[in-house]
Amino acid sequence: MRRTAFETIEAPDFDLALTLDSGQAFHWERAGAGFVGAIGDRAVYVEQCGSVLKVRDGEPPTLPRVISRYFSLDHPLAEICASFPNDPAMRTASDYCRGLRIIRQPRWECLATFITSSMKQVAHIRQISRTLRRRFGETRTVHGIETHVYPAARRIAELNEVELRKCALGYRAKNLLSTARLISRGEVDLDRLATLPDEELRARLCELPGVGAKIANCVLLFAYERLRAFPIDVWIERILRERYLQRRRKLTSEKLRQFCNEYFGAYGGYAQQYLFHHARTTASQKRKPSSTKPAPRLSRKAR
DNA sequence: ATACAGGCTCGCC
DNA sequence: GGCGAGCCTGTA
Repeated sequence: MRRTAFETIEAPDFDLALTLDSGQAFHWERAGAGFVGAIGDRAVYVEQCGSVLKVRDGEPPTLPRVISRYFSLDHPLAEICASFPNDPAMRTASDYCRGLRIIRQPRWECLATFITSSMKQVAHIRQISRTLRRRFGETRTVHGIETHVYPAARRIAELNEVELRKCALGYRAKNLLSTARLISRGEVDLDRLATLPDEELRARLCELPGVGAKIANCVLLFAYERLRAFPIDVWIERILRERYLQRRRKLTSEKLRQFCNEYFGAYGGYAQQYLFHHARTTASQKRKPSSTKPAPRLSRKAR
């Protein structure tokens, strides 16, 4: 029986590969000319041909609306970019990231993934996500390729710390487990939190084990459509210090937060993602710059 | 080999 | 209420 044909979706101002490689989601795999991954429970194949996406669901019918919503094809990208502050760093990043969109991820999956991301490089975050999915997530097939959905909170909740540590989570295992159990028991309802305003939502997320300001802001941005949320990680902090706040001393995290909120404005999350992705990808090309020291946060224990 | 990652959390001052 | 150290593990 012949496989169903692709559906197509109009996707102007969109760069699929760039978006999937920008460190928002960590499970999409290249498959031929496209990518295979899961959107919630659905296995999906997506391929970009110019301004059109060819898509296919593992269990037809294919639902273009699910896909266009996931990739936020409705975001007014021109308006968003026009809202950015007009400075050299922002212009460079903005040109470099044309077509990069902030995607809408399922809440638990996003929260869990970022809990496992702390102090990790992208390659390793991907690996942890893959291991958790393969061991504990349901299997799906699309485009002749197997993929796995992210395990639900209640599935994680019934594991123990030892099993999770075997997935290379290290100290993050305890945090993921505790948070999964809170959610599984219904003590926290991620969907209900969606009605809260930004500040309150952030505060509630920060109550979860393993969630601080940075991870909470990632979840606000990638799972709650709060496009003003501005996660500050080591990359962004470096950029802010080097390009925006050179001569300021005594930069507390509170002052950084304030500056970002005011300076980058209503679409700060987009600005952050562009700055972040530009810095991260161009830094790995240079490979040498001896002046690019990892910033003054390196006190390690000597042995 | 060894430093260091897209942090959070404590204990100390 | 700011600052530093410890926590795990894979990658460069």
